[in-house]
Amino acid sequence: MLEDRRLAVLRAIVEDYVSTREPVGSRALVERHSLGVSPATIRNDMAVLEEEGYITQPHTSAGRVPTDLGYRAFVDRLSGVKPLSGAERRAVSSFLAGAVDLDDVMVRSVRLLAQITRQVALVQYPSLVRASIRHVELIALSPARLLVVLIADTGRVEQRVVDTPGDVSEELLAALRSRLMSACAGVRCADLAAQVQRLTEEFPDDDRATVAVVVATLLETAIDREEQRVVLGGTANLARYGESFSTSLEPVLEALEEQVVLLRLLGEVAVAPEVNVRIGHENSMEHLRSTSVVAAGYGRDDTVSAGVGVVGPTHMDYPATIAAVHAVSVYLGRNLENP
Amino acid sequence: MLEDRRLAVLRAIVEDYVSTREPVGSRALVERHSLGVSPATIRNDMAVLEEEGYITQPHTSAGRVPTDLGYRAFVDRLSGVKPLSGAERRAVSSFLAGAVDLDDVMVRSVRLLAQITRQVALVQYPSLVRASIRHVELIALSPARLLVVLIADTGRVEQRVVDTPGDVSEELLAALRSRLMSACAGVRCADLAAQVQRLTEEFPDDDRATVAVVVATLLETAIDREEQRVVLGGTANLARYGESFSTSLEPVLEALEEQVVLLRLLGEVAVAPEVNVRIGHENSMEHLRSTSVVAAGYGRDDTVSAGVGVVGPTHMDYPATIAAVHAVSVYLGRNLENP
DNA sequence: GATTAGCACTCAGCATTGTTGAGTGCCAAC
DNA sequence: GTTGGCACTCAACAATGCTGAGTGCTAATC
Repeated sequence: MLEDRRLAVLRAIVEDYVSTREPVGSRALVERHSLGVSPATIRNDMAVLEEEGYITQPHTSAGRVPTDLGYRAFVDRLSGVKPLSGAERRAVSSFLAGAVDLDDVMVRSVRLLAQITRQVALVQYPSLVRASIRHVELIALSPARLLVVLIADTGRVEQRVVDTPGDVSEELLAALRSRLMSACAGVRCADLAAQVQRLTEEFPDDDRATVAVVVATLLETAIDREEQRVVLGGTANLARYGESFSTSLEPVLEALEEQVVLLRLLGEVAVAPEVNVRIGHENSMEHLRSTSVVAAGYGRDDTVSAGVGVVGPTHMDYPATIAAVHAVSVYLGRNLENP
Repeated sequence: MLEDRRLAVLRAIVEDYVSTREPVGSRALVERHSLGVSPATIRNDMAVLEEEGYITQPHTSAGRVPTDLGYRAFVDRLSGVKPLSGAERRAVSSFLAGAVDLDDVMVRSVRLLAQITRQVALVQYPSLVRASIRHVELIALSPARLLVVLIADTGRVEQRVVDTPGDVSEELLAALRSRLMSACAGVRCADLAAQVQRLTEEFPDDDRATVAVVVATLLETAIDREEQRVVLGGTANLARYGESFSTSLEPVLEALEEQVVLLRLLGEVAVAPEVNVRIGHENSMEHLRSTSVVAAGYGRDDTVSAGVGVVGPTHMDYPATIAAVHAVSVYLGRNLENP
């Protein structure tokens, strides 16, 4: 019970600080929240909380500010979920109504998420690993050059040019095309290797080199490549919070510019369908140590084929952000089910 | 001659201000540049330059700062071209050595340009209008759903899903495919409409609706759509110059996030193969009134099929930036010639 | 007529100083 | 365990004065 009040105080501090961005003092606290005790009592609690590392004073005679640890406790044990507003719910439930293709879905999602959280949003293209192949096509660009097109049932289309060791005849092309189709259609990308590997042997010696190259390219395309993309939006929101990052926002912008970093980030944080939070120093990327990341995986059913999330200041409105990320990830997942 | 010196003074002011970003005074000017006259004389010249609107004082008793008009005069009449450094030249001449596809070329270009100018770089995907068609492919996704793939000789691949009014038989698909290929191969996208329009009539009545839809989609894909893309990079460089924008950088970031705005911007500034400069208020977009844009068109030979440029503070190093944009645009143009 | 030295003037920027008020920690009383 | 009271700290702000960079003007000089 005594413990309870102390946590209530922590919650109140986080909430006040997030909304005002000013260190919060004991008097202000009892005024804004009905805690039923005097400022002096609060001060005692604060002293303990500070001792335990949940809050800190920017300087003597200032109010308290939550530490990363404080936010962590808040997120884990203190915050409820803040339901989306009516307008937001409406926006979320209709944001992919008019989407014409996967690119469009990605762009719309990232905009929506950036808009409702007023932060930087990230959405990753769904991975092919868990997707199935809907179609494989070979197109002759020139006698010794083919375009391999792979269409997944997630709506993703991958293409890749391949130079063949020798010229490819019409017949070979047709044969290869039909064999590939029958071997691949409906197969999950992850299982592709097994299906396709021995295909080479079915062709006469002369053609094997060519077939091998094509198959190799196809596999390479189907396997997750580093080329997996992340779209981001709402960068302008960074400027609004600009000063509130302990460091300048240059390193943050830098990190956001690197696809590789973003992929790693989502790979670490968006591992499960549940929303996951990384606060400040908990982030492994040096440049994002002054930010928090709220992310979730999405995919059909309960699989995770990609991540979605937001990056913002540690003093963000976690309940609202978590709710928004959750909502968008759910809709993205559903979208994959009927592409 | 007297006029000459006044212009020399303007040039010196611009150069000093760009390198120091501090208002420059008469004494500093005679010290850093060998103008051969006394500060008092410079002051007289400055008074005239201010009268004419080329420079201004942030406050009484401060040095002078160039106005947008001053930069304009500098760019038009005073600056030579600053040749790239050895390292930069080497970087430019090899930046697309290992590029595997068009996406790769775009990303590499934008990074390179951002890196050598230390500013925000923009590169637009080459338009299809001036490109020729290398291949058209139709892929059946389901009985009444086709994927139309269009490959241009610029290396660009466009795809689009189309729902057909009725099921498409194997035969129809094959016929349509071969007709399309023979009608389109080698044709410029701009001339496509003429070539393809009457194709519908060559098919039996039953299939015409389907053919018409496919043809329409193909045309739509080939015609420049709003979907033309611009890639940008070096956003983090904005933070470095952050404070030097008269306004905050939030509106700038906002503008940069809008594909539509970027396309319009390049459409206005990158109209010719020559490098073109828009300084401060010369820009038509409200949000970019505090920035300068240096851009050029690129394309095979002397055509312009897309734009490339940088956005930065008005007090940028114009000669260097112009040289960089020029170099990159030339290489991008050459790249289109042998894709 | 253009250039220059000299001089009075202006004013941002900085340091100094004092004041205020928010907020704390501690202690004694409840 | 809670509370009122009190002394203490310190950022933030305002007022003040100083300095130096830089100007514009004028009268002398080339």
